Amino acid sequence: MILSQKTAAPIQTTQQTHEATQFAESVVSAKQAFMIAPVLVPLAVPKLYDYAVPPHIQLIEGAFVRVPLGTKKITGIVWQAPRLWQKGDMKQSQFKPIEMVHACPPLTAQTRNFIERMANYIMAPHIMGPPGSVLRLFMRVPAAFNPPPPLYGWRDNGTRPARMTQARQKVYAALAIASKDKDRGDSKDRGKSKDKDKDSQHKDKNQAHALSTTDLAHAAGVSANVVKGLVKAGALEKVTLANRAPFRQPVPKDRPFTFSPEQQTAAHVLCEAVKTRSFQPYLLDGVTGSGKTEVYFEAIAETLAQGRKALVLLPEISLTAQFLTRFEARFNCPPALWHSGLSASARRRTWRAVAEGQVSVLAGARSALFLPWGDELGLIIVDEEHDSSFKQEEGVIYNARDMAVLRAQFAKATIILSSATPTLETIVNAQNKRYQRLALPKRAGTADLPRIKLIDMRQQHIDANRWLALPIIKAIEETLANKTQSLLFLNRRGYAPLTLCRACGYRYACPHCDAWLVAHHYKRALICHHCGTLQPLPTKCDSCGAEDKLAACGPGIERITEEVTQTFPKARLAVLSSDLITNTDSLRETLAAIVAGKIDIIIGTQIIAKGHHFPKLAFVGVVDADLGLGNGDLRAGERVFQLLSQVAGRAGREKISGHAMLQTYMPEHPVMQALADGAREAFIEREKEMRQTAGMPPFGRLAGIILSGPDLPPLNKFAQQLAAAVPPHNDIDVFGPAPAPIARLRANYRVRFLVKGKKTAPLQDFIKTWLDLVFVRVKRPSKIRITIDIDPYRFL
DNA sequence: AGCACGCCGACT
DNA sequence: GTCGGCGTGCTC
Repeated sequence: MILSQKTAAPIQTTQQTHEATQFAESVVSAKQAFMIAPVLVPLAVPKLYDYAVPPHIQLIEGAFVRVPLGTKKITGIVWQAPRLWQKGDMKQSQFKPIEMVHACPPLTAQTRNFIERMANYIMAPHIMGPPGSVLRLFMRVPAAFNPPPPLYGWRDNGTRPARMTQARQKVYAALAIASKDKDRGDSKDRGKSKDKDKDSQHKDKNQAHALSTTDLAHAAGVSANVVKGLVKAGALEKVTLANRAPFRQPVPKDRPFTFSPEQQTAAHVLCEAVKTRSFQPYLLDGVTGSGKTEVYFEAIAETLAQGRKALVLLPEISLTAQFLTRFEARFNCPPALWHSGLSASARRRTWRAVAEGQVSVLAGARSALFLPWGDELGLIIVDEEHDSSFKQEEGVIYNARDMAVLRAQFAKATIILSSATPTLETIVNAQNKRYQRLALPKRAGTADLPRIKLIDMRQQHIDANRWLALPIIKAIEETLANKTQSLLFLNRRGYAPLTLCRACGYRYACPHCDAWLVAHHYKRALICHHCGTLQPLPTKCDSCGAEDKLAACGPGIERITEEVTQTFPKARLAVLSSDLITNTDSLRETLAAIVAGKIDIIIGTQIIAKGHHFPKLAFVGVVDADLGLGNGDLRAGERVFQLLSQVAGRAGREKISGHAMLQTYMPEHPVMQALADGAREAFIEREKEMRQTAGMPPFGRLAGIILSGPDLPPLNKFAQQLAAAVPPHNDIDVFGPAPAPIARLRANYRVRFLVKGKKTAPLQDFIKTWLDLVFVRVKRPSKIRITIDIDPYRFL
């Protein structure tokens, strides 16, 4: 809704300039109508704040405005239509004026509605108040409204540094090549593109070409420091470059291969859905290696043909070079990216480009959902839909997969949830026809799914401090003889999960959390995997002082590596664990070495489970398949099934047939049976029945109320007060208080309630009523925090 | 979320 | 006597 449409041109200075409209002295004369605008600031404040609208300024809803707040200035959003001041409002002098309107397209109604709905759903912040804390997710790029920083380049003006090195020579060589290319380019497409080389340094054809620090370092194959060193030595000339190149637009080209009939059908259905320009949810359910990615690329191509935008959400870890290569093979250039590793300037550029509608395809982690998309968002893909990293567990708690569905609803967009092991929620949604299911039951190409065999560890005799059973060792020997690869998977970082003193029984625990410290030999430290607390590896017991009595209990990935080195001294190993990977380059090199067959045995944690394609991998061994099954969590079985299916699915791509072995102490467990038999459907049906009987999600609803604070007695007291005030409800039960999954985390004790309701029960309203009731009578102790987790993912 | 205001302990 | 600890409450 646009305010005063007749009189005002909405402020949309997008392409124009970055000069914002300023209102230096914004005191409103008494004669003029006094307009006030409700503004939402991206903070967890309790309400909207009204600001005076300086005269002659027309604001439209959704505009980004700079406003004074307390002693600070902050950018917020005009959340409701500005209105005339009336009796009953605060005194006119109490309103602070809007300082300026940013030259940025406003947040569309669609996005604002999404923010409100999401805030209501997740009950942010905590219980009440406007959706400022959700808006904050959208405005995490503080520099977004600054003018783009000037881009400097360096050119060779003939001077040379006093000291010339090989690396420095490479820099000059790169500049020479760039200048030569440039000249050729200029003559070739002269007159073709007008906006291309407006910058002055290309006027003179013989002028040397300039490159930015990053580009130059990259072109020369040296580090940026070499370039900086030359600059410091005064041996390069500084020039201002024209604005950075705009985002490249993906253009579909011919698919380099043909689709299977199933792929063909799925792609066709998805493209037709995109054409409807309405909310269309799909489950793309295909086994590992079935070509799901290529199928949803077709939907992206159709979205582009429709002139709309596409967003691909991936678990951060899956945003690999392999994904980008495949994307480029289909669309000629990489998609825009959004992930935690982006530099501040890349973040700013991408945010602005999305806001201005210049990004047509973006791939990113869950936070990409909170980019300022306009109304052209036509397709959202949630790849690896089951992945737990879509669930944000801290701060503003939400499930990005569910919020993506919500957003697609507002955007009238097609949404594709893609997975080889979909969650039960999604499967049930497909069975209920809320989502349409598209199945890809076969692998693309010739490879079959790997056979999975269980190794009953109760029957195995393994030496103390050894963890690999004989069948796994045999299987590795075989792959070594066949010149194929093996992968050992253990989802546990470090050397050993527990260190204990054999003299006095002392166990090393985290001082801040309710957890053992994990021994890391590579980092030479005991580390808490929950809060990161780190202390040096002890040589004698901290409790009794005994020396040489400390025992490492249980295996971590480092310990398995040690065993493999001893067992297969000649094999070439690659160890992939998040704490051994220091930079993306070394990871890329390792992955390349694996693909090139320079590695015999891969040893890895969770990070190898997805996104990477190992064509020579023939065997997968899982060291501790039971890990995660013992804790009684609602979704434990489902999660273990998903993880191990993914891991086993790494084996036997392309021409090599693969097999996998799982070391387990409970081979009769339904999860293990389902994995061994490849009986996913039966397993799902069983899980479904159990959840249905228990009234658990997706057949019922859950919410967690977590209280946390530094001292236990006041926490318990407050929990009792909450418990006493639970209002009765026919369809809702409240359980607790009970210690939260990690009863002490980062020096805070945690207690939790579980709210369980029927599928149709109004959980949020109930919780609000309940907490309001409590706060009428007692004040919340200031040190105690209340967090509400709607649809909790893990708990016990 | 910041930030200022305000009320109790060890310092030049 | 003051500097500064962080508990409390407000931001149009």
